[in-house]
Amino acid sequence: MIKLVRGFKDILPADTGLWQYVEAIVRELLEDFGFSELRIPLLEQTELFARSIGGDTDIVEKEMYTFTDRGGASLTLRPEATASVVRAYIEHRLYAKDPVWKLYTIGPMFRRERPQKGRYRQFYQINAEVFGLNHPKSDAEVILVLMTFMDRLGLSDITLQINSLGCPVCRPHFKIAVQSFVASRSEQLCSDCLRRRDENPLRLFDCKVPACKEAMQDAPSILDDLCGACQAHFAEVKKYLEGFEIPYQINHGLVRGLDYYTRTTFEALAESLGTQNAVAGGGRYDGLVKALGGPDQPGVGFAIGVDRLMELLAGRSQDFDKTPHVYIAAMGERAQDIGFQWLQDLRFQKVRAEMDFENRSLKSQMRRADKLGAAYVLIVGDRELEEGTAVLRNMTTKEQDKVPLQDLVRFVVDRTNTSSVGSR
RNA sequence: GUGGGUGUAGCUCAGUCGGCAGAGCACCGGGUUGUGGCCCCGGCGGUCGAGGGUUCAAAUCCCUUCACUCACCCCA
Repeated sequence: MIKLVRGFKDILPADTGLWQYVEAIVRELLEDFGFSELRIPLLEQTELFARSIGGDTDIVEKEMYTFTDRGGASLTLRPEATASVVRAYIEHRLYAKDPVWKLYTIGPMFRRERPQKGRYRQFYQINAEVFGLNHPKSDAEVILVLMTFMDRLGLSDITLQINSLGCPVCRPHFKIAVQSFVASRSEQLCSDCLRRRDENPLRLFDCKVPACKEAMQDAPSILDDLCGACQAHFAEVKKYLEGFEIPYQINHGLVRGLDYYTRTTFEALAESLGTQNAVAGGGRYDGLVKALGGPDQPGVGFAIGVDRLMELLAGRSQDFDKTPHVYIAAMGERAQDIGFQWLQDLRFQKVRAEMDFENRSLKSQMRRADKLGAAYVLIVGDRELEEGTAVLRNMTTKEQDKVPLQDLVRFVVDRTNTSSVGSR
């Protein structure tokens, strides 16, 4: 048997109702906030990601699905969406029409990581990006959208962590400060942290090894090292969040894994997810558009990990089961043929109907109707055909009506529309 | 890339010391001439993850490998 590729998964009918629901909620919310959908390809030139995400990140170094196509070009399945969105913003010169754009995109991303709970090699993200606005109101607004989305899904145990990574003016100074801080504690650090110290000292805050955590206890905070402009920006963001009554925690160790972030970064965490607890993350990336060859326009946005969202919403799938309103139990060749026609007529009248094409026993058909959760069973066989009637049975109340064949479809439509089942 | 756990029917899992491959659920049929859920009886259903080895004999012991899963790493 051919099996699905490692780290990939099928989303089965039992779950797709929930996925559709989540997507509908987020689309409506984003459109209300002035976002427009952008659909971007799954495949890009490898260089786009190397330049935007950062050549020395894990994603680019060892997680991308990269291959050479027949023309010799190096192509990569997108590991994230922001780079593509920025590319499209630049390529189609959207900034020339209006510098301010609010865009969202929904779809799969690909990273070749070891699969784990809440982590797949093809995973789904909802991305929202704002271009052309550098006011802290914009940061706060983006976070408001994210937290409102969580709220509308009924997810209350989400904590928001925020931080500021500074800008090209203040960050280099801070990196040096961190390096000199750990210089005297090298023997406490794990081998990974020793490597990070040289390559990307901000990562030292991320380590979960107890000894490293302890060593970093009194490390300098980037928030003390921000330049005046960044400090003011961060203060404003916090002020607006408080105005929205969005609770937040400041985590000066919150370091995003992608190089392009500046100033505000944030993460939405769900403790119940365990170790893979980041359900959404984002921040400001004021230098990215220019770095990719566009105008000097700021950006801010977030990505929601839909797979992890689904973990949080697990158990609600049955709310979206599609149960038929009417099950047609037809016995005998003639009844099967007539029932087959009714089946289609009912569907055209928006009544969900099912039947069994095999001429099975009534007991078997009743059992199946019950299993599918049908509200009504329409019973028809030789006896009914001779009488010119069929029996419509309510599966809950067990009440039965004899319905003349001529009026049958209309009768069934009326009956199912007036019942509570028809309007659910 | 590193480490732990698990692979037996569609699903959940038993399988003792190496001795005929099992149960429940689900599905199909019957008990009940044509009225669901409960009950009873019967039936269908297997490359015991795969390959090799030891043995008269392997689901069971040994080796290899693959997959799933959890954690590290990293990220959403």
